[in-house]
Amino acid sequence: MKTLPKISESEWLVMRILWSKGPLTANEVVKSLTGKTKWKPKTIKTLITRLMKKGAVKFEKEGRKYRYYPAVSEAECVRMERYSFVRRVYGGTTRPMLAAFLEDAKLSAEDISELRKILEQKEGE
Amino acid sequence: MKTLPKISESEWLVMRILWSKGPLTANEVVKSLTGKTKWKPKTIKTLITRLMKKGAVKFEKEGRKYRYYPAVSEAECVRMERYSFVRRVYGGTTRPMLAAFLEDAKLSAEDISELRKILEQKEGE
DNA sequence: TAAGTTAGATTACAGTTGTAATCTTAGGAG
DNA sequence: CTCCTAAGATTACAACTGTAATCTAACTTA
Repeated sequence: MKTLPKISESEWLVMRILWSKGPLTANEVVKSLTGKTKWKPKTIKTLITRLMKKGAVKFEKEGRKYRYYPAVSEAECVRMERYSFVRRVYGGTTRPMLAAFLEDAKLSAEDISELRKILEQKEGE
Repeated sequence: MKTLPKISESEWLVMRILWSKGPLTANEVVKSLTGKTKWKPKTIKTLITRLMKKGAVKFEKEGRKYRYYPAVSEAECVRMERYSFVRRVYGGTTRPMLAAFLEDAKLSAEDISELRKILEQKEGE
């Protein structure tokens, strides 16, 4: 398992687009982000370039343009980010963190029963 | 409610010390961090200084040295960090995040029943 | 009182990030 | 074939970060 690159706040937005919509040209990424950010197209190109340098995205050529796609797994990146978040804020102790999250979250009845199911399942282990 | 300063990864360590142990001199902070990090004392002083400039800590004079203490609430900072984490990684949708957290976490039976209690309580609202 | 220690103040310096603009060159429009 | 456009490459530049070292002035100690 290779080491995951560190993805910055802004870069996360780009990665999420690429994870969800597969290989895209730079312009398609720009289009996907329209409305969600006020970034200039150039800014987005820069972010893509940086992600490539970090090894977080790869590309395949299509004519003279590239189609970019993620080179790292979303699940892994998310896991790492969660881990680093818990360590930073709670010093690694998970339970108080979860408790705070749950208390603070706006959850629908459905959400709640979903989460309870997960807990019950874990309890059975 | 004032705007919270942005606290960096390293600075979080210092803040957590100050939140938990109240006003401390720089040296006491250094001592508290011994073993937890490999930072030189100077590094820790720098972090404290930066936190002061950001308005995250204040100090009271004691002779010619200062005793530093947090100027922002831990709960608020944690909440903000949680919020920004969820937004960055999950685009703001809380449930999948919580589900992932719960599934991934190593939880004791006690943890689980604690968390279930919270959920039940929320369900009743 | 002179010298050493030490606390805070100032300075250092490279890497990352946010946020783009300019340069270069390959393809498409005429 | 020439000129314009637009894609990627290169460059910009300040703020923030990680990680300290040096400077300065106030106590402490001999």
